[in-house]
Amino acid sequence: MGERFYKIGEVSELLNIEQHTLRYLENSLKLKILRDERGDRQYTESDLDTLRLVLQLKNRGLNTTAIRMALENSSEVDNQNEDEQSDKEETEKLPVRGPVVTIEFVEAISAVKRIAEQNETLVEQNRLLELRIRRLEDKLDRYHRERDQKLDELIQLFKSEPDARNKSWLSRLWNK
Amino acid sequence: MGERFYKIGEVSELLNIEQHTLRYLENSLKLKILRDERGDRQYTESDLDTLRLVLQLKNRGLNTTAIRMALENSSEVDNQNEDEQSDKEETEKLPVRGPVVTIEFVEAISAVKRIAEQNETLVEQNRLLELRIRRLEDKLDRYHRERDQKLDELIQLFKSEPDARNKSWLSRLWNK
DNA sequence: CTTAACTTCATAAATTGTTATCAGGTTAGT
DNA sequence: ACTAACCTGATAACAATTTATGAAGTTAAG
Repeated sequence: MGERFYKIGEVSELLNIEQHTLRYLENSLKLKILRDERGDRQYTESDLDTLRLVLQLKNRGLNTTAIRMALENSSEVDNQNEDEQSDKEETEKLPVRGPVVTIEFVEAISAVKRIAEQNETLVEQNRLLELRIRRLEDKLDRYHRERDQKLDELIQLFKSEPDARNKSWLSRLWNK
Repeated sequence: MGERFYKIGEVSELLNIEQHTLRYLENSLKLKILRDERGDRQYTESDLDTLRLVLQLKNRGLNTTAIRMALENSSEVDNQNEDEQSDKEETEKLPVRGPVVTIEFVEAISAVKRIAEQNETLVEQNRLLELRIRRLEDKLDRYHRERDQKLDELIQLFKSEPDARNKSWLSRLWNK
């Protein structure tokens, strides 16, 4: 309802993380943070929760890869448990341990689909390229023929001219 | 039944990992490897499988923390198939259930990823080829026009100015 | 027109993680 | 007694990840 958005500066203040770190996390964890029309990040409450979780996991020594896996597993739970941020320090409770592979799996499947599409495009593009090359070849041939023809013309013209002095340089012209 | 044990040297040979790396993995992944009365490590087949999986995951860029998490999900690989790993390659032994991380699975996924990368390369290469062809087309066009023009010029000159042609057109031809 | 608050991209610096070496020990088998 | 194969623990060397800084650009507000 009252969807409130936070700008990166605010988030940085609230959570005590540097802005560049927030951007880094966004990349490495592949979080998708909304943007406004100007391109500025808009963090939702949910994003804040996610970030808080991430920070905790980081403190426990998980790194991005691990955190990403953990996030995948806990995200679908979509905790209704509002801020139960009590002080109790659960020392050994990693959040949910589900099928880690699902991310990989899902990613793989969409990758396969993407590849299939790309491949179609590739085949088509290749066909077109092949065509253009063939045309180029033809064109080149034609040009050559035309040019030869013109040169012949020129030669004819020249031959009809008895003046022999020019022979030397002219022959040089079309010998190469 | 015939539980065979491998010593660290053998494992090192088999899997192509240095012994110190094996020990490192044991620590960082908190694997519990049996010991004999003397304290020497005794790797079981199952340990080998685990290690193979670990290696796969490592190759995919997961680090120990992440791998540890992944292992937790796949650890209860409760296959009661004690039978020998005979040579017969049963191709369609479908795992049937359970999101267990298998080596095959990981391999499949990384194959997909590899293909995806290759595909990207192909797309890029196509783009470059397209560019080169376009350049070639342009070049050919330009080249042809210029040459044609010169020849025409030459012919014209030859036809129209039989007297003055000696130097003027020639120099024009070469100097430009 | 300047400032504030963003953006990206690149790169430096600090921190962690991994692999490799070395030293010193134990045990079993020649 | 000597060697082979293992053990531990410390540390060096290198690789990867994470954090910090800087340059250059965009947009909105004063």
